[in-house]
Amino acid sequence: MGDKIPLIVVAGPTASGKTALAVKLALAFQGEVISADSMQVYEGMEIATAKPTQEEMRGVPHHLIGVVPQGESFSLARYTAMAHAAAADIHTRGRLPILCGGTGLYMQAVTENLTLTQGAFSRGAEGSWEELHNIDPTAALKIHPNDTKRIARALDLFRTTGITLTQQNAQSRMNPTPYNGLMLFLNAQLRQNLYDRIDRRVDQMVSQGLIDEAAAWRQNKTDTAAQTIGYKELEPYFTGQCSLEAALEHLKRETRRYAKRQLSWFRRRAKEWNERNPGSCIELMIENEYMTKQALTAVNNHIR
RNA sequence: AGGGGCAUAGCUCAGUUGGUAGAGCAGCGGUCUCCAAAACCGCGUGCCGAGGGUUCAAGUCCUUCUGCCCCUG
Repeated sequence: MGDKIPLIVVAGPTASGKTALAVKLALAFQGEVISADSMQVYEGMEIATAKPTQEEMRGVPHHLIGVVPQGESFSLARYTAMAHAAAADIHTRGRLPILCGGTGLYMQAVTENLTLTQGAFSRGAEGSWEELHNIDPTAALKIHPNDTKRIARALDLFRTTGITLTQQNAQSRMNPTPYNGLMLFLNAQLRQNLYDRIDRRVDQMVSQGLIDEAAAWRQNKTDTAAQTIGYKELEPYFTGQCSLEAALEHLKRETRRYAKRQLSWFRRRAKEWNERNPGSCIELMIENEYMTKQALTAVNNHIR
């Protein structure tokens, strides 16, 4: 595949076993893991974000975990810059970069090499759908009038840089991807099997000290951690509005819903990858006992 | 044991003077180009506890049964 950098992408919903698989692949092919997780990039929140432990990493170098102080403004642009740098570095040292995570947007921006407009943008932007429709009708028609977050972002982009979202999106695809990617999509044959894993994972987090971690966070709240699944769900428990059991049930439910959204994203990406380049995405079922073997074979064929 | 009440979606409940049911939550599907573990969109999934009766027509009225709940003993 020419001079492109081989890149293994391990994608899947929470609790699907991405971390373990990525480590096995790294050990087998002398790889290093680049985390593609919007919450693990931050410092702290070890238990809630299920950051891999030293033991789980088994000596495999992991990049982009805990590298940004909470409270510091982060962005997709910053993430992709760091990820590209990490991948290039790993490749230069003769090792195999493995992009592993659950944040679909981050993974897509990296693998498709989206070029994002640099520069600061205000966070508290506001504006109406009509206003956006006036300056960028194409973008407006693709954004639901209720989606205030995206409307504000599009307007802010125009106000601060003078270019519309539509122009920005077109420009973002100017540079072809430097990667020759193979995506391994972890999915479940039966949704319930994934949900069972999630339930177990949450219980495990609790025994690892999730409650204490959440309690500590309450002393020094950050916006970043406020949106992490794991802390906000325990708030009613801390304020005495519900039992711990009820709060944990809520936490499990929110985690399941999150996993569903992730699956929605990855299913679409998997389809796109295979339409563009047949065989570039392999769906692995977590129930399959030969899953790891399938992954090893696929990677071996890919980098050969 | 006697009196009263409630049984409708997975859960909590609505349902007008009788016209074969609807909300929230859950669930499912989807969108996604800069805090994304976020934000947003779409979909009702039902032998209305069981049987009998009245009626052109019963979730709605009558009756029996079953199961919960409350009151009095």
